Amino acid sequence: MFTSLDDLAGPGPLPEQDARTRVLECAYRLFYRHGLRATGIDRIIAESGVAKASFYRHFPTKQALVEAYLDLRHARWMGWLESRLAGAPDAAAWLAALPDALDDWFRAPGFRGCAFINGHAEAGTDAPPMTVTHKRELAARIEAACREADFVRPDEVAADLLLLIEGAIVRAQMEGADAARAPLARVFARVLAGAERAYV
Amino acid sequence: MFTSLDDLAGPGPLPEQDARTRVLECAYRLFYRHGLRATGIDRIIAESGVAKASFYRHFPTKQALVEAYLDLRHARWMGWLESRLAGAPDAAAWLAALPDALDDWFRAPGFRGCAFINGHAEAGTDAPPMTVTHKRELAARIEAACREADFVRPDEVAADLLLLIEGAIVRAQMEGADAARAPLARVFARVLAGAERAYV
DNA sequence: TTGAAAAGAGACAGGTCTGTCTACATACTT
DNA sequence: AAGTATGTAGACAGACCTGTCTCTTTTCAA
Repeated sequence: MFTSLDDLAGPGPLPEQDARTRVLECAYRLFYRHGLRATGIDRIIAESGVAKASFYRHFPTKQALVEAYLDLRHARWMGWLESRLAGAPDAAAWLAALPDALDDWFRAPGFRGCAFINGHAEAGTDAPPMTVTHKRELAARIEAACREADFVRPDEVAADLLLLIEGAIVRAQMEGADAARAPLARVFARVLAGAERAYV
Repeated sequence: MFTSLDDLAGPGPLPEQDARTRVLECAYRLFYRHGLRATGIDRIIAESGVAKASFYRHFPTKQALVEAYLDLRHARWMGWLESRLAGAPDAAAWLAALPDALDDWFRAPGFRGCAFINGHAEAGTDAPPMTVTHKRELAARIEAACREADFVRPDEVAADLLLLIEGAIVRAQMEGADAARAPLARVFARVLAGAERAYV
């Protein structure tokens, strides 16, 4: 599955894979690194070593490729998060380990923020729905952990934590991982400590 | 000065002003609404009713116009913040009023996130320095308030609050003002309440 | 072995992008 | 009155953009 930060960055030299995979992996790398608009179809075709007709056979429009990229990114990112936190003994530990996991991500080579925040910022109201869906699924995952940890108001705690995560991503993107680490850890711990738990 | 959210949105129908002003106001509106790359020079020229030669007389490149736009946005945004919070009796009240002020901004018509976050997300490493500078000046302003409020570690509190603000902006941009309001208010208050104060 | 699907190579169209250029009009200043 | 600033109007270049098309080759399964 998609478990390492290398997977998040995508494969390096592409072996002999079918045209669709090569295009998608190339788009995955270029879209994240340079942005959606800044990355032209011609460049993806050139760097993936695929014929133009082959490209348009698999992706009828650039928009379709962008959506496939976001879908893949979502699957890999959520997969990475789950595997990164798989060692947590319970939901409370899972939540408490989130800041360190995010810090790993922020320090990964090529980190350039959240693909969904960036995509939404770039495309605005025309942004693909996945930009929002990704955040909702992350919120749902965190809320499930909060519920499992017997928080009285898991939705509120999850909303608070998601706000912290978004802020940390932006801070890390603009000022580096060091600028995000300590504030995220401090406030995250404070929110978790202040969350009421039902001792059933 | 630039004190209202209308100023943040820019003027409406442009009166008889010089070409440079018309271009800059038009770019201000289009760059924020549609993004930097999505807004072409030709469109700015057409909508500002200016000759192409006049445009290039005042702004030698598009990059120069982008930088002028970010400078203006920075001045207006900081001006709006100061005037919005001018009624606060002291630094502690100034800080406590921040979430409500931001909520006003999130609910303003045409709100589409932070121009500097969006610009940085779009341009990446080639982003104009002002995208980062704006955040540093905001952090410095908040830190000054924290110091004036006699917080023991004003830099840490300011970093925590800035992270919350960034997160709230992103949440409001992607899910609307309602998604950001309660979490921002809750965690903001918690951070302020937990900040040690030196009672000198 | 034959036929279909997939892939490669690349020309082409029509549009948009930034930026330059010419030609002319207006206004202000010295 | 002459010269300089600024303005309008619009053609033009050269690059890049998405997407279509034709023709050939490879692959693979019935």
